[in-house]
Amino acid sequence: MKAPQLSYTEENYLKAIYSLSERNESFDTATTEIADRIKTKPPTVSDMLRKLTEKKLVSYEKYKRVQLTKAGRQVAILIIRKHRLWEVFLHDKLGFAWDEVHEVAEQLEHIQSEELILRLEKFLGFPKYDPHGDPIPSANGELSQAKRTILSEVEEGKTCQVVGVKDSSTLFLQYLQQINVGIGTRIKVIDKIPFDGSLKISLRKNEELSVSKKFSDNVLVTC
Amino acid sequence: MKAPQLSYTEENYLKAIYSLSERNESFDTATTEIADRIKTKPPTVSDMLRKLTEKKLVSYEKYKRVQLTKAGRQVAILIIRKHRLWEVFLHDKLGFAWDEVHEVAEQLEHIQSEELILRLEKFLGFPKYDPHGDPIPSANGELSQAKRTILSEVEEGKTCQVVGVKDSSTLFLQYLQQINVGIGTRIKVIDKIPFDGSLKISLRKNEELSVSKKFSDNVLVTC
DNA sequence: AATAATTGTTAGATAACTCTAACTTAGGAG
DNA sequence: CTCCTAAGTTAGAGTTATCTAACAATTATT
Repeated sequence: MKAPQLSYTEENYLKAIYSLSERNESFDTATTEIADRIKTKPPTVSDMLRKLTEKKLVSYEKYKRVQLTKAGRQVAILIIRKHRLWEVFLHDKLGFAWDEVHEVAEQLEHIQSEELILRLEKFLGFPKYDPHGDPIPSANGELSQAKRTILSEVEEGKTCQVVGVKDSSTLFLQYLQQINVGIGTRIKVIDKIPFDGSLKISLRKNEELSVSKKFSDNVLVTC
Repeated sequence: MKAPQLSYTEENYLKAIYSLSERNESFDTATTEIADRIKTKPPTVSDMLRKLTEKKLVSYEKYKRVQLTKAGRQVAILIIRKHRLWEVFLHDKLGFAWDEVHEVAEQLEHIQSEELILRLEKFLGFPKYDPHGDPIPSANGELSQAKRTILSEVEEGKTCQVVGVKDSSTLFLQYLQQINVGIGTRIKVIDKIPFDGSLKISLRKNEELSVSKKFSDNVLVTC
């Protein structure tokens, strides 16, 4: 099942609709939101939505909100896959800082060659996350995992689950064992102390404790 | 001195004009040649030539042949630089065969980011030649070296100069020393024996000798 | 040198993507 | 429940890159 070769522009619309749709439960988005994201004007979006509807990539009725169809979502996810793999390349191999990679990846994501992406993925060692912690979809368009961040970036009141560590020194791992934190442990962030960046967290049943910024910077979690 | 951001298409025309112009002493080319190369029709080329003339990238008069201006040549060379660096990446790092790299590099060469290319070049170890033996221009647009090939691909009657070896085993290097062939040695190909691919060559003053296919496959030359 | 053949250009049209200005619809405030 | 505002759409036009068909210039041939 070959995708029928979309234009650079169409790809960008699908990607934008995808990310905007992810933000609410009904998985839809509004015309002006898309216009803002793509940096165009609403009429341009209207036109494109008509076109994408004809191609069965979005489901859409005039004056209503847009949703991706299954096919449209598949396309969007594959573009995101390419984008994130290129980000890993730019960061890991070329040494770009994580906040410098986006703009260039935005261009690279439109290069057409399945073979290229498969080989790039292999070359990078089949990474699961990009430099921002966002998960990389698989070649068949599966995107299971949630975004991964460091504990120190979780908002107050939210609960997350430990998926790994950044620092894998013996000292740190021993400390984790001591306070009984491992892969899968659920952590709720009770309070953030702005002064030193330390956190008050709760593990399981009301077991409250305080951890330093250094600690929370090195624990990888999923929300 | 920033180049004023050319379109994907304009870049392709400049590159085409560059390669076609390299093939004769007057460094110019004809409209239909460009049309064939770009896979468009002559009228399209005429239009584009008018546009590129206005931008001072080509010098051109109606019904005459086209030449690149200094600025145009500079742009073309920088695109070729990008193209060849990407080819090295695809071949050396991703393991594409040397005849598979062109198509994808054709897309990658239009990615806009000087920083990207500088870092890519460094990552690749500042290569001097692409997988086809074509020289890679430097960041300031200098393209000194000539194409490099293996001795076995030099045509009968032509003279070339040794620039390196592919095989650097002691045995091979000893053999080279014995027959007094080193960097800079001029070799004229007198005859090619189709049966086993061996060559009759002459070094300096009429010193004729015969070398095997294995030998000539491992000597890198410039014509 | 005159003319035929080749090569190149203009004219007019089309497709993709964009815009501004004017109009329409949907949904919330009174 | 009406009416207004915000959101969305049509209409009409511009840009870039392309085409075919018709015309013009150059070059090659006799």
